[in-house]
Amino acid sequence: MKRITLRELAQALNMSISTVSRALSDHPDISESTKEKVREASALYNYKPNLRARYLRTKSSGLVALILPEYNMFFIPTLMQSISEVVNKHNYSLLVFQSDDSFEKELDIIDYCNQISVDGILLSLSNGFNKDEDLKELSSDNAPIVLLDKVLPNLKMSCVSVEGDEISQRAVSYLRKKGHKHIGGVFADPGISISQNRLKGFTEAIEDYGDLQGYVLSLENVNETDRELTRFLKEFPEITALYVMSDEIAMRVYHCLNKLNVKIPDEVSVISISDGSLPRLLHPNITHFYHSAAEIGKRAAETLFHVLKSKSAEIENISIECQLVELDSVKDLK
Amino acid sequence: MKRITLRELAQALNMSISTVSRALSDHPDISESTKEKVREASALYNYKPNLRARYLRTKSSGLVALILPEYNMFFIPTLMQSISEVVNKHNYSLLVFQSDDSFEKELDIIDYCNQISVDGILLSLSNGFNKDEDLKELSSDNAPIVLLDKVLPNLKMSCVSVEGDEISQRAVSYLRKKGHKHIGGVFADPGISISQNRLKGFTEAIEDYGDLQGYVLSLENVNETDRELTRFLKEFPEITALYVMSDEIAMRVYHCLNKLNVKIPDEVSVISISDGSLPRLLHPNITHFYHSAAEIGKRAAETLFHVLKSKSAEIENISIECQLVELDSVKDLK
DNA sequence: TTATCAACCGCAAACGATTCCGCAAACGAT
DNA sequence: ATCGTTTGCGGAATCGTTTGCGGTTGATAA
Repeated sequence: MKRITLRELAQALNMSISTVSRALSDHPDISESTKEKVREASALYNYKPNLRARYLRTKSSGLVALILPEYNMFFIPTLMQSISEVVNKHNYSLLVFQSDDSFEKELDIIDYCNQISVDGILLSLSNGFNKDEDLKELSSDNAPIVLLDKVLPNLKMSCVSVEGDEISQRAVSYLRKKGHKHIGGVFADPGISISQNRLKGFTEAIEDYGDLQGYVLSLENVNETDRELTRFLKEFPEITALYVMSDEIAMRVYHCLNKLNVKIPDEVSVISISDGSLPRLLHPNITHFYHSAAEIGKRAAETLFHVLKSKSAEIENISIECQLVELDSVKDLK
Repeated sequence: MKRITLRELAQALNMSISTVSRALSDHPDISESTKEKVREASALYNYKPNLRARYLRTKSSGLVALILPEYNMFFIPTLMQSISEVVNKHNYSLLVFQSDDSFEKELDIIDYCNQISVDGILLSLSNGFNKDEDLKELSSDNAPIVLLDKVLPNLKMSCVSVEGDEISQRAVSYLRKKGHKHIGGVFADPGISISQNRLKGFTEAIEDYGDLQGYVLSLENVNETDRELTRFLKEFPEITALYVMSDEIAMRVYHCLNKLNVKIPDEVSVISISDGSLPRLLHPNITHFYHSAAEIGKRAAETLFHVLKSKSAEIENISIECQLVELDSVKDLK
């Protein structure tokens, strides 16, 4: 059926455009009888307002952008799912962009977002990001930005992420309680702040306890996990437990251990950080610290809408807590 | 920096709005010297056209919507990645929506998309979908729709998907060549057309050969793979090979076999259909028919832009071919 | 009767761009 | 000198809404 405009609807009703407009938005100036007529005709002709035109008047585009470094399989789908729900609930639409982990591209995208006048931006920072000034400048006088997942807390923006270095400490503490003394930590690219944090927490925890021995494997490229981990385990055969900082790596660690025919958890225990799906898909199920991607997305989106609705420029810094989920990949040595 | 409008820019330049507009769009009516001045000022004041306003005149919103039943981890990220690239290359932006596999919601979303006047829609059909009429009606006089992945070819729309039942035949043929006589097929919800196709191809292939024995496991809910498959294998211990129709299921099949301590491929061989990442992440690496999610996304998006640019209403029906990738999960019994 | 005041509705100006016309100056040709 | 044509630019309508403001009714009070 052809879309009808407000003007045409008004003509059909023999009323003025403004009356029809007000009737549809339930304005008190309009009598109930008129409203009823308008509503009827509107339904009859299947009138739907042109939202783009409305946005031109009201200065609100109804668009929220999500900018991601990349689309990875473990985290992003759940994240998007939850963000999408919140965004649609508020009658906004979700735009997605990928920065390919390039800072330049990130700035371009943000600029473009402002050009198409999005109302708000959800941003997961690229690895290449460093110059805070640029971003701060961009945010002024433009669409508000909320950082999520990959954040830099010293920026003057709201951000939502999982808890930082404490989680590594909790992992080390847990493994120690289970009797593990020689613990390997497997981390992603040390260029990313999240790797840095978790690595830092790990080494600090090891040192604090005094009776532990820590070993660090930093993977510049996760695709080389197989080779690097094989070398690592050969070099340090005394390792009885691995602390793995992400699903992406955990998947590859399992692959490697299976290939090497190393029994989990009998020969090597594994503990990871995950949003919960992968640990139950691999055998044996991985004991992990559960952090909900859905929760991060939801909170970030809600924070953004809080800003959009209330116009409050108050900066929130939300940290999502992790929760230990004990499954089958850690052996009790005691 | 504050955003400036065309009017303000024109005032600053002491020219008319129309001149400035034309100069920026390189209209032949405008002299080179004027154009130069306008470009300079435009750069100086950082003028960016308001795309919403432009839309109202030109009727092109620069928005393309992608409607998905759900965000699954194996297929969607790659799909989105490729779609996103094509869309951005054309200077459009990508909106995403999820239909939660509900037909009602799907229609609502399509309607909403037309309301916010997207220029085109990429649609992966929900399972619940059946009434072709409704969709056909919707497509008339509105944004063009291209179906992808989950398609219904009899609809009067362009669609892009992986090849249908032939792939099951190729799989059966391959397993037979390797000496397997008792072959189990593991399929998802028979309500989905893609499951139906692959199941149909499978049973037909088995029958055609005559010397094979086929066994079918249809999973209403993939989360019950563990229980169902355990029962299945106990019931038919003669099965030497499993044909698995998706990554989602393959992952769970591996989990189950590992749990049952069944050796792959020595005791049971596995062949699957996949876009290639999972098979290399599980051990032993899964022999599979490679179908590129990226390819599907790319072709679908390109098809859509073909329609958008050329206004040709010609219907294309693109089928992506699969390619056998022999890895380590199928044993040669001969 | 007339002033007052709701209640109800329409006019017209935005929003920020594009684009159809028309108009003046310049120019070459007759 | 006159006429047509090109060149370069401005005026104003337009896209489909929202909304401030003013105007018309009819009822009520003075």
